[in-house]
Amino acid sequence: MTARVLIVEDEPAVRRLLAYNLEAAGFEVAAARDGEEALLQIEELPPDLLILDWMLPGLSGIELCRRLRRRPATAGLPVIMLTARVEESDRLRGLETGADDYVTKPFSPAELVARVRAVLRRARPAMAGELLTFADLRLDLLAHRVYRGHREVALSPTEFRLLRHLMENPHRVFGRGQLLDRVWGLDAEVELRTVDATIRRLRRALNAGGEPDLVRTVRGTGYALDLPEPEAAGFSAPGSAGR
Amino acid sequence: MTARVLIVEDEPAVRRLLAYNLEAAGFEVAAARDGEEALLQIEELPPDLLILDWMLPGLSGIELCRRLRRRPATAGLPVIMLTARVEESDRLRGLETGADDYVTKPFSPAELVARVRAVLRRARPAMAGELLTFADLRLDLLAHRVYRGHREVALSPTEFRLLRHLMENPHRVFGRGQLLDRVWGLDAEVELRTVDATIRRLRRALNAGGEPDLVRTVRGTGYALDLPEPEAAGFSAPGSAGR
DNA sequence: GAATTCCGTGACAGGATCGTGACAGTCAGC
DNA sequence: GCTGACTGTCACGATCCTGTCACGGAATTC
Repeated sequence: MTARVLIVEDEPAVRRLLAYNLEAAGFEVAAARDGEEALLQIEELPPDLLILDWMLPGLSGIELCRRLRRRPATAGLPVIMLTARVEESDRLRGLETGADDYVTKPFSPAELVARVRAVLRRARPAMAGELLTFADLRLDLLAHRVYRGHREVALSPTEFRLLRHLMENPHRVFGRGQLLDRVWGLDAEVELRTVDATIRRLRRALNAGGEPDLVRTVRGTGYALDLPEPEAAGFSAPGSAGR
Repeated sequence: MTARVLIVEDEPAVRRLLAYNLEAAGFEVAAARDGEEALLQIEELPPDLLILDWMLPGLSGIELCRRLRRRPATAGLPVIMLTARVEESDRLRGLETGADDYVTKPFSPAELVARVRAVLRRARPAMAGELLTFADLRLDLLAHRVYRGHREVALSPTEFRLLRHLMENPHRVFGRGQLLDRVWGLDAEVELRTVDATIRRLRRALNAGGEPDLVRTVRGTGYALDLPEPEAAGFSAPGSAGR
């Protein structure tokens, strides 16, 4: 289960930036333009975390936060405040109103995501779950779920362990024997080519939507999780191009 | 397996703050006041991660980072930069010099610890990354990839093993028999001239972009990986002739 | 300069390797 | 006990790899 983040921000540019980065990090994102809209969305489907702009038209961020804290249903909802100033006085006031953390604009996407994770980990340990990512692949260890882009991918236990191992060591090539040891276990008595079959099933599941294949076959050696080569034609000398 | 973190920071207050939080998070912490002291400590007992202040008396943080990157022993050492400014230009310059991440003061302890964990997790597998280089050739053993300059070169298994052997012993000439033993294996029953064919295929793949040939043929003896002789010298260059 | 040895080049056929689909045994849940 | 999912194995075919050969040019020796 991925965590739902609700962004409350009136500037479209900032809203898109936030949404883009949070989605890339594996969160489910919703957005609202002002406090009123936010309240409606929270009532309908409460998010797991709120990112709240300090200055909002109508109901201000700080006021919205205070209201949420008063209602039992939303009192525990984690809130990250977003402000343009670095002034310490604001910082303190923000934390007093019950924000869990504070990000100042301009912010780096990485920092923001790190803070979101940190806050979620504190508030909902189960939700922040260790998240492995590679390209548009996301693997949530705690929730035991895998996503390719926005599509959830259903994997069998063996496929899941195999993908997990590959995602924990991206780019690295593993021989069939190594994979048997590490994914199947040292005492597994299985044919080497069983790995091929499982790789195939994993590929089929991951690429079911027509996405590019992220599993690279290294002939004579093994498999690796890797970015596919962009098919470029016509530049280098022909003849060696194939392969 | 506790990771060792070396803090390089001249302000005692910040140093203590960092040390306190990292120790609380379970890391082994050492500290240095300036670049010189840091270099000494790194030489004595290399840490697993470096937290580096941007501004330092004497050797600046950015300069220290650059120096570390140049030495093979410390080239893979993860570095987190610490700066007072949020300016994007600094940020980019920091990442360009080879910092793995970037934290701006003032920072939250939780964020810092989260970043340290993240960088360590990312860097661990890469630290073992065996990388052979010769001239503009790079061979990544773990990823099982070969690059000539920026172009990736696709090699068959035998070509790959042959190139690997030559890159592990550059400048050295191997006879066909030696190569058969070491690349094909002691029990290979193959014609000597098979080596020629594979050398040829290797050359074609490596020079497909029109680059100079790095495989030197020593008539009557064998092959070696070597820099090509600069063309057209009036006198005979004696040095490399013998051997 | 001629004979000889050595190496580069292209082609080719057999073989190794991998993808693919199918199948049966096992196990858990109903 | 039945059903369905999961998994290990196998056979087949396509592709890629690789060892070998013949030829000709280049270097070396006499």
